[in-house]
Amino acid sequence: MAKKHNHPCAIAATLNVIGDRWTMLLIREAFYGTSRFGDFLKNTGISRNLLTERLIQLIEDGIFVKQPFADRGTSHVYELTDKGRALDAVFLAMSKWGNEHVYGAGKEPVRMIDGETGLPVAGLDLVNSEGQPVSRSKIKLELGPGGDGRTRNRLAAARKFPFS
Amino acid sequence: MAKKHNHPCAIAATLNVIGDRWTMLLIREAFYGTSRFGDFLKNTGISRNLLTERLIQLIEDGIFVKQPFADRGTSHVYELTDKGRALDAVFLAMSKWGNEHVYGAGKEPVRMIDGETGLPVAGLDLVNSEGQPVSRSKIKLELGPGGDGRTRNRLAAARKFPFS
DNA sequence: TCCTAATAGTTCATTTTCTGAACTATTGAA
DNA sequence: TTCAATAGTTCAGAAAATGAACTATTAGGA
Repeated sequence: MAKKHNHPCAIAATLNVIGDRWTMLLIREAFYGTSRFGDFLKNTGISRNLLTERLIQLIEDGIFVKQPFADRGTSHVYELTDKGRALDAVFLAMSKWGNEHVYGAGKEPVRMIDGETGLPVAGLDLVNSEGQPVSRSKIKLELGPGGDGRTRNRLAAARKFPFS
Repeated sequence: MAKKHNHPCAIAATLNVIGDRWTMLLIREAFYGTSRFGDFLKNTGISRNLLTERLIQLIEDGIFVKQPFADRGTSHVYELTDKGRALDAVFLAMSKWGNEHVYGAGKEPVRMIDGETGLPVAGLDLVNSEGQPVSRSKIKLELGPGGDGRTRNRLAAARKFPFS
């Protein structure tokens, strides 16, 4: 991928891993069960050499592991690690936004259903460390232990309640 | 931005809006309260001409609106629309993942706090349309009204319970 | 009125990345 | 030992990003 961001910021850090046109599509495929080079190629439309490059990078980043697969020819499987599977929240948030704000209600190509009740998945809600619901408008951003002077200045300049 | 994806898929549709190295950084800035061209420039490191291009695209995509601002010189403010603010779930999911899986516990540059209780924001949980919690391992993906034959085939090939 | 500073762009040469196609390597099976 | 499948590599051309210099518009002050 391109040159990396170097901000003390979790968004920038995440973009350094998934912040290009293809990576979240590869992650989507992995969540759908795709594991073979040729299937990633066919199901996303990425070019071969870029797929090679991205898979190498994603293995280095700890998102995929590559394992031999006894089938025919030179086969391997690419599987998500725990770190990769932890991107499910990003996947779900993007799915929900795309369905609601690009396709719109009644035009979703794929719907997420609660298998337990058959009801649609409707919300992605925040909870605090004791499991209590958190209102988005009450979130505060605070300097963390890994922050530096730049971070402090950015937060000082930021609004107190940035979220809808 | 680059050529657009053309899959009947909410992830692909979302990537067509935010799927490059810079856009989520601009959204982050907007959530932090940044609204001026020069501040986006300074706080992200994007180049001037690319910022111009991206802002035009994001206005076209309905993420920002541009408004005149009486200050000094030729000033404007760029503000998030409701559609743009709805990206907060993507922002929060990426923040959480970056903090947990790139920086790691105890090294987060910025922490999200529940302003109500002072406790850290810990989870991003799914609820169904009746507000009941949904387990990720119970999510099913179903063909939606906007899906086509390709979508149906993809879902048929996909695992039944793709999420962690 | 003219000058200056601030802001927001535009232009363009260079560098980097992506695309698409052809080619190579490795293995399993017939 | 040949063939087909899979997974890669190579490379030329196209597209996009970078970085720096330049332009345009406006507000305020001399």
